[in-house]
Amino acid sequence: MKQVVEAPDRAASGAKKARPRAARPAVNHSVDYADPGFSEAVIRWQRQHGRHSLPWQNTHDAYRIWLSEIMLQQTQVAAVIPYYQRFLDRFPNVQALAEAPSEDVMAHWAGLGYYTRARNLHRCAQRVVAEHGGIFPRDPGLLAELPGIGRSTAAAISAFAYGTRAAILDGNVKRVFCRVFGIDGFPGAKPVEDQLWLRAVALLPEQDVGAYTQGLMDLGATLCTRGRPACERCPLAAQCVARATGRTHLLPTPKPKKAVPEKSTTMLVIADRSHVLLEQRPDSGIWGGLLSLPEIDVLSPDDVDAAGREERLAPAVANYGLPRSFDRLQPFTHVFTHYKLHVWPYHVRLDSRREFAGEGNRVWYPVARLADAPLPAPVKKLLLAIFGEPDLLS
DNA sequence: GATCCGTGGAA
DNA sequence: TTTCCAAGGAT
Repeated sequence: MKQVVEAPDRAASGAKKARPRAARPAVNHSVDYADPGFSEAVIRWQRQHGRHSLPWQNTHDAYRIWLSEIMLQQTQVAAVIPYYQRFLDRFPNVQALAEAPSEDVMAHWAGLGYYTRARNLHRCAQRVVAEHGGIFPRDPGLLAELPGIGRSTAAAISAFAYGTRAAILDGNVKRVFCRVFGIDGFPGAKPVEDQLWLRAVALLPEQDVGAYTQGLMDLGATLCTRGRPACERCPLAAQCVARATGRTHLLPTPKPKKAVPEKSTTMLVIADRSHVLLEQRPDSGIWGGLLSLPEIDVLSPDDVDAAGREERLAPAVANYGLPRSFDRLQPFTHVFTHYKLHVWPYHVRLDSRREFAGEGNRVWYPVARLADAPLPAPVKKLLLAIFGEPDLLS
């Protein structure tokens, strides 16, 4: 790929003396992504090996192309085909669709999902009839003003129906570009997507935009797939950065996982010198069936700071019929696969044990046997830190 | 910019 | 079984 490096002379006028050009580090102020070899390879491959018999191909009817593009948004080809056929049978042109009752439109969409697409489809048909004389505009900018048509869909309609030189950027294209050009970062992220759009525009061929656009989609759908890409058959393999660097399976960068939810709980270490009060946990749920420390509350960690926590703790401790004094132990965080648990342990020291009536799931457990007790790892660690080390007992 | 929208197939 | 994501767009 050709990269044209532009190095505008930004020598400061006045105070700063410009260093010689050759001595200045090279900085890319702009990059030209254009590469005729790329589009040629895609077009040639599409003509030989691409898809040519999909129901919405082999036509320049903008209505049919538009309908297919809307149905194909976030929806796989195989799922669309039967819907597309039935829809066309019932609504053969944009006028028929515009005049149809919305319940009828919705009924023919039912099962395809993303139902605002269907409502926008109907509204769009009515606007095309009312504002464009029943003819879909050629200009992608005008198309994109219609409901349900964004930048990529507008380009696809315009390219397929009218041969307009406009760039698409759908999931297929993102995947192909990220691999061929070795682009890191989640392609849905703004900076990455901006770069991808720049490339998409720069790589457009002068001619045969329809075949080129279809070729990109076909490459992504049939060769450059998410799972096992068929690089041996790919016309871009020779120039593919991901392939050359062995990163095909790592690109495109997956969507970052959303932050794991966080919870917090207050645990009570109620003990005398030889025993600690433990509770049997329910069989289901976290730490099911294990012994653990009694817990006061499970909250969002943002709900309370230490002071607020202790305000709620005091009456709870009194509820146990215990002295209202307690010591804050070192809080810690335990990480599960699906959430983080912030644990706030408090130590309630008793001179002597007392009974808790009617609570069969509670037990006074000998601290000497804690090492072998069926306790969650972080709880066992906490208790051993307290009772296993004389210093902490004081 | 993050979220939501739906269903089906693949890993 | 769960997770991811597929010809995106609207809010």
